[in-house]
Amino acid sequence: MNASRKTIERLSHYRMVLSRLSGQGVQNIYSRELAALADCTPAQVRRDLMVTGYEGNPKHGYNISELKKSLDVFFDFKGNLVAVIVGAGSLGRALIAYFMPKKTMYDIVAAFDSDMNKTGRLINGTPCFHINEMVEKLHDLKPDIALVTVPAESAQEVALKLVKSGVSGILNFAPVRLKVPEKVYVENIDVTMSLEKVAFFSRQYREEKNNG
Amino acid sequence: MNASRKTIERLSHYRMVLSRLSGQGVQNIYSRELAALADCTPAQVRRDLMVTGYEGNPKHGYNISELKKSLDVFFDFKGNLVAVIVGAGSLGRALIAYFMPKKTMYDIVAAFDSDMNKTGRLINGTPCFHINEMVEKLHDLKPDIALVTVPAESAQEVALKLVKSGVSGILNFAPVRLKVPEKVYVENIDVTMSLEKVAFFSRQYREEKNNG
DNA sequence: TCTTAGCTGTTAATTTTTTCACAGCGTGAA
DNA sequence: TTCACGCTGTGAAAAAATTAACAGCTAAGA
Ligand SMILES: NC(=O)c1ccc[n+]([C@@H]2O[C@H](COP(=O)([O-])OP(=O)(O)OC[C@H]3O[C@@H](n4cnc5c(N)ncnc54)[C@H](O)[C@@H]3O)[C@@H](O)[C@H]2O)c1
Ligand SMILES: NC(=O)c1ccc[n+]([C@@H]2O[C@H](COP(=O)([O-])OP(=O)(O)OC[C@H]3O[C@@H](n4cnc5c(N)ncnc54)[C@H](O)[C@@H]3O)[C@@H](O)[C@H]2O)c1
Repeated sequence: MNASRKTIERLSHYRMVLSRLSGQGVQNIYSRELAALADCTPAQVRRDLMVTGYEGNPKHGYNISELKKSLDVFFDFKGNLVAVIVGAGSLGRALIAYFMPKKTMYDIVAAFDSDMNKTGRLINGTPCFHINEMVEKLHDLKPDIALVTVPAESAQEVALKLVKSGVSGILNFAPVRLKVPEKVYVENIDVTMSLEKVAFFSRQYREEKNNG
Repeated sequence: MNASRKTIERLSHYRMVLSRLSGQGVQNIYSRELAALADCTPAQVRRDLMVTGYEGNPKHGYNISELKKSLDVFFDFKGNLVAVIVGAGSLGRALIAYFMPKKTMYDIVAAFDSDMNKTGRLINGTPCFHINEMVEKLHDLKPDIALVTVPAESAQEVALKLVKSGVSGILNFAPVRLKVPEKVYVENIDVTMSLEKVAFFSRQYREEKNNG
């Protein structure tokens, strides 16, 4: 199964789009329609969907609920996925709040922080423990993945502890690249970097427009 | 100037790494050291830096403060960049708080929301106005870029208003792909998508490890 | 001064990703 | 039944990104 990261990103987005359409009662969709919604090309949609094994119908395109089911299987979406979050600061709390009502997919079962004011209580319904208890708690919780929302200078040590406790996937919001053993997957979300990209390309576009 | 998106991402990250090192008193760095910190290859570092025009020294590598200065010029970093944010929910407020102290680069000068409880006051020191006032305010503020943190179903209409008011760069956190005219740059940060990617690849890694 | 080790800048090769292009199919109309 | 339309699935081509390779340089030491 050789699906590239880009393909996985798009498949995930197709799934979100399909959920939305499904809720609206739409039943079928053509690759070009899905491409328009996902901001890519029809060929790309068809090629991406190849890896899921689901095949559409030349007359009606893809059956939305079937395709969604097939994507669920592909993402091995059986109910929910156990996650924890480290760092209950402003971003951490926003994420807890965001994923809390979505009982369907991702369950953030615990938060960890080093600040005594944040620990020993519920944060948006999720229990927050002290970082020193983390190794022990993770032993019981056995989370699949962890979200890291601590300051940059603490992210590496936190990642190390997580990996030692058996976590094999990390979504890291701190603007550092974590050093982890092979076979641990780290995905970075670096807001400042993205902002800088917007600044750079929007300026370039503006200049192109002005100069011709 | 043909710098790809990937290159711009990495350059932005190099800049952050260099700032950190600079603060620690490090003066020079080799491509392989920078590569280790930025999690890429030495060849990639050298190639990326080509577009900035800055040249290193074969004996001492790159002078950190000179290189940083050169990256600042490349990103056209003169003081700061004017930004606004639409949607003062939990994510929006976290972002305002995050960028507020960083007076150096990005200035979020105003927030907009449709919820009367959030408007007409300061949020983390940033004035929050009602969405209906946005077009008028943007006329005065003339922001370069906008952050969009409204629910998915409102993001498209918000984007349209922003573009009409002259915004040419958008950092969008809502899980929809915005339809904007050519020459408006949109960058998406889709947390759910990233989480799904982590879930997928970490599982794949685990399985590879178990099966041999 | 000359030599040398080890770096950079850059071209060329390779790999990855995207796009093209079209055979083949299912459907509905004649 | 036969035909034609317009879609999908996919091999092949093209484009983009990464990696390798190495000439050339720089400073330190003999
Ligand atoms: N807030 C944002 O919008 C935003 C945006 C982009 C990036 N980030 C990044 O996300 C991370 C968190 O940002 P934030 O704004 O939430 O910061 P914050 O200071 O509000 O929260 C950080 C939290 O981590 C806790 N912490 C610190 N060291 C810890 C440790 N060793 N173990 C456990 N917990 C520890 C702190 O007690 C605090 O609660 C930072 O790396 C930041 O760069 C945040
Ligand atoms: N909170 C998170 O951690 C998180 C994570 C991933 C993605 N997101 C995305 O970010 C967006 C915001 O998330 P949130 O958790 O902050 O939601 P939220 O409900 O807390 O905040 C949304 C805010 O937007 C305002 N709003 C709604 N419609 C508006 C309109 N038409 N014009 C102006 N303001 C309007 C609301 O009043 C509210 O204050 C959503 O699209 C969400 O999917 C959030």
